[in-house]
Amino acid sequence: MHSAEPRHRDRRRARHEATKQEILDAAWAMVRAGGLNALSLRALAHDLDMEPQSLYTYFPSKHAVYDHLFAAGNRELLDRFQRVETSDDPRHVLGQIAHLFVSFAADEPARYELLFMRTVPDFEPSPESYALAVDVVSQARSALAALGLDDDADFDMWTALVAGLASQQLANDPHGDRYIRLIDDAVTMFADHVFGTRVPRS
Amino acid sequence: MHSAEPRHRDRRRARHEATKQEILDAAWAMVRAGGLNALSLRALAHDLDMEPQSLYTYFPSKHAVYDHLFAAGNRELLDRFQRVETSDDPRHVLGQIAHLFVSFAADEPARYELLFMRTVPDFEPSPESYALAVDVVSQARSALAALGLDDDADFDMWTALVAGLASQQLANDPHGDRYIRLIDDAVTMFADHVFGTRVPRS
DNA sequence: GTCTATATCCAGATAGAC
DNA sequence: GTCTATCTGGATATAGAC
Repeated sequence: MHSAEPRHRDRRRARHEATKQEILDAAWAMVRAGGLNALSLRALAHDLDMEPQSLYTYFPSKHAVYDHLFAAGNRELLDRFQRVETSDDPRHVLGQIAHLFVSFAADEPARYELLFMRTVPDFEPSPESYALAVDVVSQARSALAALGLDDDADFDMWTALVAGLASQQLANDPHGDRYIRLIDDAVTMFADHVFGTRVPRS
Repeated sequence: MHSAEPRHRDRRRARHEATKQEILDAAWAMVRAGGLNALSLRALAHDLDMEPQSLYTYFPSKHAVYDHLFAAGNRELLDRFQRVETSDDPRHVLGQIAHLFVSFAADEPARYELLFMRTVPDFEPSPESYALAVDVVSQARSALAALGLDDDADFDMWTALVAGLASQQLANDPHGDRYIRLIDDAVTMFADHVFGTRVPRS
């Protein structure tokens, strides 16, 4: 497809993409350090030893930067989803999913905020990026369906439970594991509820 | 206590407090309309037909305004907590608490954001306001303890579940009741888990 | 592709006259 | 208690030289 292009074009393109990635890396570092709303093109340029205006060669707007972060976050999450091991024990699968999700949130709170809360004023993902977010939900939905949970209410309950653990972990114990430790118990609670009790407590 | 004060001082003080309240009302309206981070002193002054600088007669800083909103939100929540009816049925009490909490969130998302998420950069509540927030948690904790749930892990699981329903409601269906409808089922799930199953499903 | 220069607008906050 | 005037600094974005 690009074979007709002169070689120096390819090189320039590669350089362009490399710089773009450097900018995105610096952007991740910035939101990691100061929260999602701490992203500023001025500061970003300063970190990269360039003038703020030069960033516009790579991204047409600040929202475009957010959009790339949003897309990358969703791709990472999709990737982790595909590494879930299949198992005959539904509880084992649920446990993996919950762990993966809460870890994803705890690893990088800003990323979780970007993907699942609406905390950046006026930011709307582009259609392409949004499609990735839809994919994530589809993956989760079919993972539960594979366990026999194809009811919408069950799915919503599951996401609420897992999102609750994640958001409480971020809000109340960002550097600890207070809510992460509850995951297995939460899975038991949910599984008992939707599949029927196995081992009643007390 | 103030009986030695001249009457016009009282009147001036009352006028001062009234204006302060007008400012806070306008601030609520602003965050309600545009989100928590949409609060701006300039815009606030404009809405009240005054110059931005005049606001400093009433509040020493923007964070001080946030602090008053934070305190008022917690007072409102405490107030609702005290209206929970006692009952012999723990599930009934849990249901009331969950409803009250998720409704509190759904009624004014910005208020929920201010109280329970950390979305205003650099904002820390004052000690007096923070004490109110601590009161809220205490109230919730003792409400559960009164039902026999005095385990920290049970409390954390409960708050995660309720916070999850609230945050999903705000994020995915802000004007509907998709997650509010799950509350009773969530209470059943939780109660079955901590008290032992009553009526197993399937 | 990067720069200088600039446009435009916004923010929170302070000093001091009235 | 409210105003005018001002400070200081931030932001995103565009035009055009090199």
